[in-house]
This record gives sequence, C-alpha cells and structure tokens, in this order.
Amino acid sequence: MYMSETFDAISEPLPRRVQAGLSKIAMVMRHEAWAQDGTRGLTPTQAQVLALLQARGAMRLSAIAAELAVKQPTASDAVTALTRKGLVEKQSVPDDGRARSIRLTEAGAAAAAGRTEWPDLLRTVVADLPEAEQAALLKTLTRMIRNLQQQGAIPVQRMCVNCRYFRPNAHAEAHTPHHCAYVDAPFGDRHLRLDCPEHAEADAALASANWQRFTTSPHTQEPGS
Amino acid sequence: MYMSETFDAISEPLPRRVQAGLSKIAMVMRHEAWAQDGTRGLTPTQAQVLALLQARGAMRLSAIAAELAVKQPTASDAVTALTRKGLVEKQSVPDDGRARSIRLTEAGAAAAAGRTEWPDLLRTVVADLPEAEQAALLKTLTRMIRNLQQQGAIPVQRMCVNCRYFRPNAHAEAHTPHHCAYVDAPFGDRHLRLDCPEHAEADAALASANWQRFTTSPHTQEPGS
DNA sequence: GCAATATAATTCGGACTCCTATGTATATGT
DNA sequence: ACATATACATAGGAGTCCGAATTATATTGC
Repeated sequence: MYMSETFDAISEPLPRRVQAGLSKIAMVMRHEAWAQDGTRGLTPTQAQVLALLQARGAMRLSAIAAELAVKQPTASDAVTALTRKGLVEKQSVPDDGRARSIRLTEAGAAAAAGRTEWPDLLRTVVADLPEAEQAALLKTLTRMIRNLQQQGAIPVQRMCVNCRYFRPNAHAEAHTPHHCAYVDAPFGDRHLRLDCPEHAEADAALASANWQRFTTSPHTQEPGS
Repeated sequence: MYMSETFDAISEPLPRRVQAGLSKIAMVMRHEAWAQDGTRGLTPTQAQVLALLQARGAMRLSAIAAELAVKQPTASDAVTALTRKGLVEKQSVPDDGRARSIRLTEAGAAAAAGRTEWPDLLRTVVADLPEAEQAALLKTLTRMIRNLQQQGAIPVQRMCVNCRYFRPNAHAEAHTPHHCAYVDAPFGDRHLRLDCPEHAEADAALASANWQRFTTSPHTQEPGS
C-alpha cells in the first residue's frame, strides 16, 4: 500500500520476517527451558505439564495432550516420568473406568510454585519493553491465539475474548475501555487474560459480536510505518 | 501507574501473561514443525539447520550450534542425520584442519526451498493481523532480540539495528522514517530485517547511538491502555 | 441383552533431541 | 617441542515425539 517500492520489492514478505522473529524467541524459550528446568531434574515437557496442572487442577491425560499439542503417547510418557519422580499421581475417575485423573502431589505443587517464582530470562526481556508495548504485544498475541483456535490448531482457551463476562470497549476511558461483568470492573488491554480461572464460555453469537467490537477499537488504528 | 486497582491487584503481572502467550505460540510452532517437516522425513531441528544453511551458506558446526542455541553434540547429531539423508555435506577447511565446513547439497537446497514456499499455519496467522500490527510486532521482536543479544543469550544477529548502514529516524515521513545507506533508500518499521545478507556490523558507539535514536521514535509513544 | 463399534489410556519400537563427559585431531603460545 | 586450547566426534542416558497395536471400558444398534 504505502511507499518504498525498493524495500517491498527486495525483502522477504513482512509475515515471513515476523515469523522468523517469533522463531528466534521460541528458540530462546526452548533453550531456557532446558537450562532452567534441567537443574531441577525436569525436562521442558514435564515442566509444562506441572504448570498446566497448577493452573487448571486435575486433568485427564487426553486433555493434557490436547493442551500441549502433542499426541497421547507423548503425554503419557511425560506423566509416567513425573509419576516416577513423585510429582503427580493418577486416580481413577468414578463415572468412567477408562479415564484417569492426573493431579499434582504436594511435592509437585511445590515444584510448580518454585518454577513460577524464578524470574526467567524471557520474562525479564518482556519486562524491559515499554509498558505500552507490552500491552500491544499482549493484544496481538490474543488476536493470534484466537485465530489459531478458530483454525482448530489449539483448544479453546479461557481468555477474556471468549468469555461470557467480557464487555469490550464498553467505556470511554482510553486506559480501561473494557469491562468484566464477573468482577464488575473496568479494565484495559494490559489486563487481558489468556487463562482466567473465572472464565465462562460465551455462546457463539456473543463471542463473535464481542470480537467484532474488540478488534475495531479506536486504539487498533495507529499510523503504520 | 494508571487505573484499575482491581485488576492490577488480582492479575498475574503483565510480563508473565505476555510470556504465557509467547509460550502458546512457541507450542504451536513446535507442533507445526513436527507435522510439516515430519511429512518430509525431517525433524524440526534438521529443518532449522537446512534453513540456516540456506540463509547463510556454508557454516561450521560450532556456528550452527551457537545459532540454534544448542550444544555442539546436538548439532553434530542433526548434521550427521542430514548427511546420511544426503541433504548436506562436510568439507575440510583449508586453513584449519580441525574444522569442517557444512553446506547444502543440491537435494538439500531443494528441500530447504520447498520448505520456505509452503504457507505454514503460523505465517497465515501473522498475515491475518492488520498490517500496522504486524509492523509493530516486528519492531517489538526486534527490541526483544537485541536485548537477548546483549545478555549473551543468542549470537549477534544480522539485523538492521546492528548494521553500519542503518540510519534510524533520518526522515520526516511517518511511514518510512529510516534509511539504509547500503541501498540508499528510506524504509519503515515494516521493512526491518532480522537477518540481512548485506549486513555489516556497526561498531559499539554507532550501534548504541542508533539504538537510542531508534527507540525514542515518536511512534513508540502511543497511548497505553 | 449383547455383539459391534468407539473411546481412554498404555505399551512398543524407532528415530531423534538434548545433555555431560570423554576422546581425537589439530592449532597456538612460550 | 610441549603444554594448552580449540573443533569436532563419540558414547551413554533420559526423554520427546511419532505411528501402530493393546487393553480395558463405554456406547450404540439391533
């Protein structure tokens, strides 16, 4: 659209370069995960399972697999390893004899809590961004994650934008345009959640209307560059 | 600073939520990598090696390891597998008998090219973002990557912001404020490169001055929310 | 009610990732 | 030349991933 035929002609397309950048970030995260969890005797996958169970409580194996975007055998491997390490335990579920509910042991809860405390490298890098940029990044990630959900690439997340209590752009205040009907309080992009414990799924019509209203926010139109 | 004591009090800190979002994106990338490269008989790491060699030409093993943020033995494993598959080959380097130069074979170049064509899921998700948001994301990623470099977490990248030819905010035009002295043309955030073939490293003083000028751009100050 | 089918999880085999520790050349400093 | 440093390879071990086959329940159709 705008400008600089030179650069538009000779560069990789913008989405490709953005993807390359995300790749590098992903690489650092993987590396950090090995380095950090490794000292605690965990692999990255195992740490993810612990984090998931910490956030969500007891889960079935198939739910864990879906949430981590791996196949069941892989999730089973990880859970087996964690069981051997005494960090999780399996219980049978009353109404379904095939299923097993997996939950943290006390040691597992402690390990999961310990992990969240440590200010890891990527978190400090994000924290070093100007706050407005962090908020913008969060909003962009929200957009991408919703898109991924709609393509069926990941299960539906417990995000504000999927929530029955979400009222996007309900207020005039620029810093807190949204409203959460659950806690009955205004909030802004910087408060958006990707995994809210109070989440209640909105029906399709509401979700779609909310999304429309959310993404046509005045703040979304900035001068491109 | 601004507003909503409620949400600031009850939420995870913003950087943590952003990190969680990046995690989900990283998860999707890993999953996609398995699914996509898997059909071509490659693992994600192997695909990364091919992509790296495609972008950079022949490299030494230690350079590959550094670039992928893994230890040498891991890189060696991957290269061995690729050699067996006939996609790369090793040559000895004239001036150093210990080193080996690794480069793509013809089949390897074809495989690497094939990979880049396919419009993978994450690329389409990025492409679905409003263009201004893609540009903002690219700039944010640039910031993060530079920060990671300075912490020594990744090797110095061939990015505009590290380049001798970079003239940030040299123009008044809002869409193309920067200037590349190599091709002598103005460009904008949306043209920023993370791995430019024409890159030439700037000395420390210039890099630092450029960074200052780049990050205090008028566009960086938007109303937070 | 009971075979036919579907689903939750496990197990198996195989290729690979990732690590640390060690070995084998070759380079470099003194 | 001799010690030390470097580039890479190899070995061994836990774990990640997968697809395919198993086992143990559910659910469904007659």
